[in-house]
Amino acid sequence: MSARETAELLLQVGRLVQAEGYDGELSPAQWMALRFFARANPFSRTPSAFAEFQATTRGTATQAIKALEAGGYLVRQPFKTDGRSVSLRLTSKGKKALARDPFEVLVRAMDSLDATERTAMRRALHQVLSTLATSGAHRRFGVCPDCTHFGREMCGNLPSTGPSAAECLLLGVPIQPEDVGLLCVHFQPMNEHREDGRTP
Amino acid sequence: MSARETAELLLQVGRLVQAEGYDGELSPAQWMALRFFARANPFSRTPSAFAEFQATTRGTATQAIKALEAGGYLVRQPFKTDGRSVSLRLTSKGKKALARDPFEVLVRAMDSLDATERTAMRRALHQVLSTLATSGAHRRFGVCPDCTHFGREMCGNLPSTGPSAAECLLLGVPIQPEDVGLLCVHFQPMNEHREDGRTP
DNA sequence: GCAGATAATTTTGTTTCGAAACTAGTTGGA
DNA sequence: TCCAACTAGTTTCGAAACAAAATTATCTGC
Repeated sequence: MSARETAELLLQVGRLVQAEGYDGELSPAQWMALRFFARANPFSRTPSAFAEFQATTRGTATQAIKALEAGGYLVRQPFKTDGRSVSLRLTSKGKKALARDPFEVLVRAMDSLDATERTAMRRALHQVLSTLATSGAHRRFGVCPDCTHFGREMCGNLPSTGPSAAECLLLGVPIQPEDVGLLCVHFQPMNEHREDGRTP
Repeated sequence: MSARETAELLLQVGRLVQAEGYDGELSPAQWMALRFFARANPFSRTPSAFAEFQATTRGTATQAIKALEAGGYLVRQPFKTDGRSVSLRLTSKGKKALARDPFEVLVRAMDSLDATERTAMRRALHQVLSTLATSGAHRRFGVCPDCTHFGREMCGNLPSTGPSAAECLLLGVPIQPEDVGLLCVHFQPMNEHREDGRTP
């Protein structure tokens, strides 16, 4: 009984925030795209990754991106390693627009909670997201420190490397310090296993 | 910093649940309408109330309702007291459909939380909703026990009345026991005041 | 009775969406 | 090398959702 009530509240908050998104210069879907490309790491700044994050189709994702590009909020850059992929990046106009994100009202509302409530909520939401992701065959997005593939080599043997070098064990590439906290498509939560053998 | 992260998780859950709504017999907006009319009290089963709940326009609300009526999920009944208003009610087909609500995955996900986490989350969501409602000029929906206008007369003087009779002090009408836990448009949270003089 | 407010609907044009078809680049065998 | 299967991204299409404005019917206060 309490579960249903809580779930309804959650849905209600989501709906309210989406309605806020209609004010202003961008549409709700476009705001989501702008937020995503601001928060995604270099591997993940692609239309496909955004489509998965958004739980929508690639076609729909392309349209939101096209609109943002036309408005000068995003610029595209082809990948060197794969001619099919493109990387989207926020322009300075895109970054400035984020400051006017209607979603900020939700951030402020979160700020009105005290710290213990907020962390309790964050942990609970994490678990809910995990449950939803497994039941709905969605991919979770997360950051390096929570990821199985994250390798941190302490105090490299060579003096030329810094005090600690981050690396993605899945892709075998180094990770820049500023990217460690960004969202990644290849995220694999620790202490959990995939049952469907989708591991690439 | 933690506030932004938590807010993003909240948004993500909302988006995921909305995407679930595309599977099945009804559209997301229609599911919302069906849920609302199942949970709203007799005063509040109107198109206008649903529009406010949904943070959308009355025109949009009418269209979702029209589709549900055409599908046999809802029936309309004009108010006796006001010829303009109509009351929507779920048919047995509508009630049966609710059991297949894709939103149930969220309820199950909530069930996976333990009781203390869930109540913490419910309280936090309540507060967030209040903050959002005041900042965005939206009306809050709530239930009688939390409402200023709720009057409960203990042990009525007349033996014909039950052990306790509920009443809405705003409208001056009695409230059936089964309606006390349903959502109401006229809800006014206790210990809070409206500053905008919108009290009717 | 009349002016103004309110409940609901209709209409119009825009945006969003999923689905499916399509292009182009990549990968892995034979 | 060649070709089939696959993948990233795009385009197109029709359906739905949406806001905004116009419309109708009803109610309320004066």
